Amino acid sequence: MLLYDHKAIEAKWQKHWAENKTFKASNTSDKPKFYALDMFPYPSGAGLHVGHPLGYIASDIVSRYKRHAGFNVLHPMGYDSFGLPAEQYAIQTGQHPAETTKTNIEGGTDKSGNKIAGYRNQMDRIGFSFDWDREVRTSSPDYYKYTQEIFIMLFNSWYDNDADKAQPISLLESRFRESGTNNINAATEEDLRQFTAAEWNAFTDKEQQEILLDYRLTFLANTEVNWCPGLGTVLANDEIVNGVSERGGHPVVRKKMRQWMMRISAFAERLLTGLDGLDWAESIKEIQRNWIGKSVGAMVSFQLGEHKIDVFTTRPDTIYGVTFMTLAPEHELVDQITTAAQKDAVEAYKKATAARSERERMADVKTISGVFTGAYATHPLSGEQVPVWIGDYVLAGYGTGAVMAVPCGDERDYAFANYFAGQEGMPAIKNIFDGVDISEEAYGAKDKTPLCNSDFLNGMSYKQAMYTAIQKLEEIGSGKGKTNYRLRDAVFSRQRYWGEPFPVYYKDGLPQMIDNKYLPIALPEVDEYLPTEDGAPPLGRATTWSWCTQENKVVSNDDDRDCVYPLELNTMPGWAGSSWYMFRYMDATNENEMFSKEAQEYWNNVDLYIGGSEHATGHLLYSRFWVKLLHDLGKVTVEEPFQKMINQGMILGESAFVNYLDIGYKNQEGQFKQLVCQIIINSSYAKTLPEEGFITGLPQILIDHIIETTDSYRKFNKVPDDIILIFKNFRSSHLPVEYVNLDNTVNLSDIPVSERFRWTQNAYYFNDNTLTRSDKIDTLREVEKMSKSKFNVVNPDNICDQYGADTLRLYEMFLGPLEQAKPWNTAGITGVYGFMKKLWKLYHNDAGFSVSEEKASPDSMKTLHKTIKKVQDDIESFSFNTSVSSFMIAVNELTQQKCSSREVLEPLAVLISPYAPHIAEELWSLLGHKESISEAPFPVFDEKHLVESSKTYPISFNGKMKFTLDLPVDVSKDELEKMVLANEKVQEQLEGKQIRKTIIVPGKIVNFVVG
RNA sequence: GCUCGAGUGGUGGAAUUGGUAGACACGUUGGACUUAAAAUCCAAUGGGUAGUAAUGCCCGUACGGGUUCAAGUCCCGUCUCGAGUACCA
Repeated sequence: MLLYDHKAIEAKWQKHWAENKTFKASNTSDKPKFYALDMFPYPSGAGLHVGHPLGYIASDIVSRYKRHAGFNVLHPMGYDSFGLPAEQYAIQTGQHPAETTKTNIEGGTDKSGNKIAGYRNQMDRIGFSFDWDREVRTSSPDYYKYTQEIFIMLFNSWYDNDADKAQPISLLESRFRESGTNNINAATEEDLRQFTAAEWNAFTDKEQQEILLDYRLTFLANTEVNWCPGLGTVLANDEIVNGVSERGGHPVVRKKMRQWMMRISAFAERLLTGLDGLDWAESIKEIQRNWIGKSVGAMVSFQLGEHKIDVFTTRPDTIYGVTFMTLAPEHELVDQITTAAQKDAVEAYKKATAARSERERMADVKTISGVFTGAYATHPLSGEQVPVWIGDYVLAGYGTGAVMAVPCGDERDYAFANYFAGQEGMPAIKNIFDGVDISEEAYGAKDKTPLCNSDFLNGMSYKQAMYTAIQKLEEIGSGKGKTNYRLRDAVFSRQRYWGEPFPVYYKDGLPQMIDNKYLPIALPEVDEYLPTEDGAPPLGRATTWSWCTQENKVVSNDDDRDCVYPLELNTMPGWAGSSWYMFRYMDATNENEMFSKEAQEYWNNVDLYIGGSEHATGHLLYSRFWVKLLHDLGKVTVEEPFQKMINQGMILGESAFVNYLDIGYKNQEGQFKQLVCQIIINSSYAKTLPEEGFITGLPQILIDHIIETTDSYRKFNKVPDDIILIFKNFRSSHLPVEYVNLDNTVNLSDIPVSERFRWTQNAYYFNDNTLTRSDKIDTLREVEKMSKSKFNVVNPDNICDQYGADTLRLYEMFLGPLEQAKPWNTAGITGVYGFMKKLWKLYHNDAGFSVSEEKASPDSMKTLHKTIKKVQDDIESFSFNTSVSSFMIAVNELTQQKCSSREVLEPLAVLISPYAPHIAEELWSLLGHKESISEAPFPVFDEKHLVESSKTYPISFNGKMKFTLDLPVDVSKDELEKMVLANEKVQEQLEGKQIRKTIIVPGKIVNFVVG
């Protein structure tokens, strides 16, 4: 093979690797282990684009490098295959999500006849060294069986704050039997019922179960959700606009629903401190820290008649500055404390607040609103009467939903006090900061200002006062030190079909776990993937969805035996399966348990995790939570799943926006018949147009107005009925970039007819004959996230066809630093392809493969060894982009040196093998090796080849480099100085000037300070 | 608003602890080969300026200051962009 034939080489070695299971990892080895993991993908029908493999290529380079370096490497891949898109597709087409998921992974044809390449096929073409024998799919019953098992483990655990770990619920039961709630310090809601051992033992079984439910790490709770009766489902906050559903405009109500919850809050402190030991980007750690939101302060009780209002404050030292109190409008005491005189005002305010969604309330931060309840609480220390207000700046969901307002120390309290100044129930602001004029400096960092007007706290500093105030409050039983976390317990129920079913049935309304040995509880068949008419989740449609406790299997709902109970209708959320998959890979085919103890102890945890930073508060937090649970229960030996993590940046696509289109149609013969309208797609461009448009008399339609349906389009009524256009959104107008010229125009004649209207994929047009009259379309270019809906994706398959996988791999790395977002520009790929050809040529002469057995020149050895050093350092610091540069430099230099020596070319093949494995394997085999290159030892760097007798010194004057001089390395500083001063050029520069100082840094620089 | 990150040629980006700014590519220009194109190879390429030229000088890492013999790199201030977060008491 004379010329570099990437297609033949890559096909050959991909086949070889698959047939020989070259990358199969063993769970026993004398070698040290290395576990490199990628965040597994959701297999969408759109397939991979060039942005997806970026992280996989990086982890593959590290994996292959580690194999060369003598490690036993685990590098697995799988699919996070439960999820919404498959379900929505199922709702539209009736096709089972399991089928579409399988097609999306393995390839095939979808229901509309589109060819799906399949994630697996696409990945195989890039030459990853995955051990496919360990593949996992979260939607496979063999896998979710164990996700269900972990759910049961959570149900059967409680959090013991004293031991600071999760414990079996049986331990709690025995402690209840022995001493009731005495000495139980569990992570639960506040103010749970207390009881003695005698009382516990007298409770009925049902009562005991209900109590235990409050302690379990997964529990049922009534939480407020956004319920949309029109759609029969719960909506997330971002699916609601102006109080109605985004889709369809149905009203949304806030409703309390019984949902499964995860007590992640119990692990808040460990999730926070655990971050310190992780080798993650500081920004991700910071996001998690903010999310967990630890604040240290105190709980303080204010007495109000027979009621008690608890508040959380981070500044108990400012307690004498309390001027009023504010409760969230939803606070449970509001109705009970409001005076008759204020009742109407309070009711009206509550109503007004309830009508606003959480989102609106958050968006509207500036408007101050609130109402006085008429009630006064008693200050626990001063005994003064403190007016109680309600206001929506206080959130029901944080702390206790009530605050003690200290206007002189808090911006919001100050604004509130100022706004209602002079009204009934709003006294003058109390100032407790010595020497601070409230009217001039309302709030700010007063940590260091000594306190005044504060009784026993007077004169004290911040820290001292904090401590003293808490002590005093504890003494009189009106408060205690308390740490609060922003981290909320996670809702774990989804009213969806395509997710893990819960291994739960209900007996007398109480949840019962199904024994592990009967798992998996497989997803039932349903006639439609929609909620039922009465609002139950899709599983409510299943007719065989009851549990028989005698046969221990799922039976028909018609079975009316006493031993048959209804099964849970919700499914688990997307993050369930991804929270523990890293352990399943260790022992992926184990049919008896989720993974063996030996496998986990061997692989421990992930040494290198690569994925996007968008999972900072989701997946990465939840999986840390589950791993801590598994650790507490003795299931795994580690506390953290991912020791080191690198977040790859997004690859951005270049979109071309069309400014306008002339729409007409053709007759049967395909000839242009009539121009019917002009669609202005770019609204800012539209502004530059003359009012009458390009062609007088033609209707113009701004595409910004065309949304969703034909009907709404027709309302614009400027298009004849036989042309139907549906533009889902603005993005539909994007042109494929490769057809757009640099001058931002598209020459329609350049585009093959079949491709010509690819960019109107969401537009359906009459008789297949929508056309543009213009020969050129004006376009605008922008760089943005690569996505199918934006029509700016670049498919890696096409790159592999044209340039090969090795070129794709190198080019993706060459684009820039891994962690940085960068635009994809296909133009630059020719440089890397050219390099591949040069590399190939280095091992060939005109006759074919040619490598000499002669010794290499010192220059070539120097080139080789500086490359070894550079590549090794780069891989270890994840600077893959500069490695590619150094390969280019090496090949350029070796070509120049006409090096054909095996002594250099053999190690060079190994060096490049992690990056471009196919060509490396081919060269390796041409070099006469029978074994795969994958475990060939990495070349050892030897300094001696780099040692030189002279160094080119930059000679500078007053810090400015003027010229360079070659000077010997092994001479003293003084000698060096003499040699430099003896030089003519130096003397020339120094003429008429005086040397004030000479700086010589051996090996670096010579600098003269002259004047 | 707060937190974090980033601003370097026409473009993507190099510059390990302060020590020759612009490596390596893309693009552009000129040239060789060719009937021509593609491919390949060679040369030039931060801006300005003087000179026929060799060569020289000046300015240059968002902006304004500072530390230093020496600053893309360190410090202070400003601006712009990006990400996260948002009444968290």
